[in-house]
Amino acid sequence: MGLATYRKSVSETKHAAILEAARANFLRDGYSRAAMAEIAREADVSTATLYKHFASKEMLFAAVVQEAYTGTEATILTDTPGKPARTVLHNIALVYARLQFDEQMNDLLRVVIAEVPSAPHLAREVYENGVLERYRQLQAVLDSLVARGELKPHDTQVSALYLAGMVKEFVVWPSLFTLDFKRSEDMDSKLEACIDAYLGIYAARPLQRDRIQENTRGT
Amino acid sequence: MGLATYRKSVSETKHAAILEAARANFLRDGYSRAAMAEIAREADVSTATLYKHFASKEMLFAAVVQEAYTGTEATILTDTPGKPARTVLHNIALVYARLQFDEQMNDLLRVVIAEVPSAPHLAREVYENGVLERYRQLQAVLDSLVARGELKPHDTQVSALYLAGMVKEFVVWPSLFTLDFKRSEDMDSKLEACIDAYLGIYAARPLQRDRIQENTRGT
Amino acid sequence: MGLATYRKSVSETKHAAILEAARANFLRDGYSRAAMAEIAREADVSTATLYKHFASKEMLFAAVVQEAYTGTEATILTDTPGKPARTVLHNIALVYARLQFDEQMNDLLRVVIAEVPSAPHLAREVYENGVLERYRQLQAVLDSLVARGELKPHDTQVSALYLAGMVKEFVVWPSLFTLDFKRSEDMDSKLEACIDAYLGIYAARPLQRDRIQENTRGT
Amino acid sequence: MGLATYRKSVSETKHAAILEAARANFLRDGYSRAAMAEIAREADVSTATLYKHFASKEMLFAAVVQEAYTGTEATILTDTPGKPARTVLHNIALVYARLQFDEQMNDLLRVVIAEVPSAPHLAREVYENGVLERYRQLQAVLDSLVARGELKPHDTQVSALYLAGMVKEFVVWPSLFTLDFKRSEDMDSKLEACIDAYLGIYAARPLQRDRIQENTRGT
DNA sequence: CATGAATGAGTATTCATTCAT
DNA sequence: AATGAATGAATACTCATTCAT
Repeated sequence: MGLATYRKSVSETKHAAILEAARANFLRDGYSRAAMAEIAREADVSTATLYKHFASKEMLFAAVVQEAYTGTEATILTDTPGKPARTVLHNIALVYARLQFDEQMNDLLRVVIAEVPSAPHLAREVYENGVLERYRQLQAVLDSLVARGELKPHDTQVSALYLAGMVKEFVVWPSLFTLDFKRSEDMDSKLEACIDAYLGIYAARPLQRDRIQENTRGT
Repeated sequence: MGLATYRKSVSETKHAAILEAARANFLRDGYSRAAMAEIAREADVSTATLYKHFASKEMLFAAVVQEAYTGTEATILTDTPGKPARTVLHNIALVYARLQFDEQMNDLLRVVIAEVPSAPHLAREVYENGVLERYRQLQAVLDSLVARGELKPHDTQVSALYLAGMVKEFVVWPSLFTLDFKRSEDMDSKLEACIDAYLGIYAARPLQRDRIQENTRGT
Repeated sequence: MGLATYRKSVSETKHAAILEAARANFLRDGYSRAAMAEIAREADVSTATLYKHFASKEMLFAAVVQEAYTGTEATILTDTPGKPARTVLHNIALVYARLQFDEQMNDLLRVVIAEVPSAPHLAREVYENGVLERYRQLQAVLDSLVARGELKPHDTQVSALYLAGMVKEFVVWPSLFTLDFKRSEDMDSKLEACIDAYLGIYAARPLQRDRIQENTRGT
Repeated sequence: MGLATYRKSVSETKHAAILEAARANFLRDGYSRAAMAEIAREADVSTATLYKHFASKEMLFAAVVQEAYTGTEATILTDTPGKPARTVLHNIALVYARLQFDEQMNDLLRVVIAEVPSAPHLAREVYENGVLERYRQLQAVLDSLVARGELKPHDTQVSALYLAGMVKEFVVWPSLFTLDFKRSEDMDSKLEACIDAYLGIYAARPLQRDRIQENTRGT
């Protein structure tokens, strides 16, 4: 038994190493240009071993994508009872930005989008379980804020999209077009401005005028 | 002379046929999977002729992208003096939607994004001359609306991004993840709702309450 | 008639231009890497015109080679009655060196040698009409020198080869291995030493001892 | 271990097979006309395997050339103490002739010379490590003969070139222009005549007159 | 007669995947 | 179970030569 468990742990270690190397390669070079031999080399296994763990390049890519969205399905964007809407939404935006930048979700998105013609099912899955899931979580937060009287009652499903759209404009969109696009210095203030704009429509109580003013002439 | 013009017209015909075939192939299969031989076959020319017209696959792709954005640089999104902000912005959204869907700009964007790792310069160019240009045009419209007293004075550079972000959420984003994503039936009403939300913040005169209500329970 | 002669002269001009461009290309790049299109471009004619003048690449190459050896078949290496053997042979060596270096015969030789596998007949022709012809001329000079009593009676056919072999060692051999091998500063003294060595065997009167000594510790 | 050694031996076998096929192809067709696919086919491996062993056509060619000159760098031309100069030099000439003809060095030289425009470094290497090395070995033999009193003291560096030049005239030069030039029947007597001519200048004791006479009327 | 656009056969090189040990 | 050598199909690109005008 000891031998069996040892083998199993070795196998799991290799499995993880392959996934990690694959992720790095796919994100860096894109699907087509990433090479199985190189992934095997970086994972320090033979190509045959790689194929023992993942039956094809396509399945390896799917596994990389799955892994990125696994554990992420768990609720990430949550309300913080007692805090004002502005604070809650700001925190959520920061969590989202961290996810996209630091966890390289933007790069992953790019590669998934790139493979839509050849792997439409995968893209659909990412969209359903990644993108839409995030919308649902945001909507739940907004519903909670409405319930707490922080926001006016309204169609939160739509307004979640509005907020998401505005935030993505700064957090996701430029990343898709620029390799290694970094979180800029004034990202925070931009996100705050987004949220203030959003609250301009949906806040139960009007924001102080000066808040809006102060964000009026940014870049 | 007759000979020269004849040749020129034949050459231009082939040039166009190649570009068209290339565009179709790149959009359908993505850059890597598109094959020069297949493009030549579809354009009904030999590979050698193809290479006489475009020196490399990369340059052919660049030409396809350029063509898509040439003539498009010309101002497309414009103010319509005398019309209310709501009408103007709605029209603009429709023009934008037509561009993205009917002119297959969404598919083009997807392929360009896919090639960011291998052709960052091209993506940058598209971003600068395509995406940002559209922003500038929108901002000009907003400035005009402000000047006409339709919108409150505000930072139109930022608010253009907000509006663009909200609209993209319906027009661009799902398209990136879905091959042949079609303009849905209720696209128009969704766009109207976006604009109303935008006007909820920046309109000089508050919208009638019922307008906002009527868009409150769409999907 | 005036038109006919005009046309003829134009045609001859183009013929010459093609030959010149071809020569430059073949010598610079070798046969395989030289491109017909490039040759046509450099000769300022169309490829079709080029093919009107020379039916194939191979025949163009043959023409280039022929031209190089035409007019050269005419006696170049000659005796100068009244001059001592040493002077005559030295002059001959200089003529030969000029031919090989300045007329780029070395480069031509290299290309011809390169094409022995694909154009053995051409190489044979060059060997017969170029190399051997030079031997015959040299032998004639040696015979003349024997007749004048400058050299001992001996088998000049063989001794011509000896002298040629020694001279080539400095004039031809390094050129074959080095692109743009230039005539070195001390080429003259080396050639003189060769001739003195030759005369050491075949001179009717022994050379002064000091002559041989002075060349004893060169490079 | 068994596996590793097995693989190694298989790999080395293929490596050798590829080298042999490559050598045959390059010598037969020249560098440009030789085709990697054909080499692979003759070596009974796939093109991919060929590329696993040699990263490019250029490197494969370099390897073929290297192999021809490896082991050859070891001293081949040596003095034989106690033997007269004539015998020693004659033996050396025979060794050299065998090398050039039977080991196909002449064909190799031709291909290397052909590639001077495109691979000057390789030609230079062959010249330095092949041609010049042979000169150095010959000079060492001559020095030894001088030391033994067989030859007059003189500049052996120069006289080595003279001897080499004379011998090449029979052994190398015609080979460059003729595919499959065979060692002729009377090669031996021609080489002997060369050496006698050489000894006519540098021998410590004059050769018997009749020796020179007997070689006077060859072709 | 001159043109230059068009061709098709050919070449080096790559890579996902398999298999003998 | 793990290896890494081997594969074969695919692909971008080139070039001598021809042909309609």
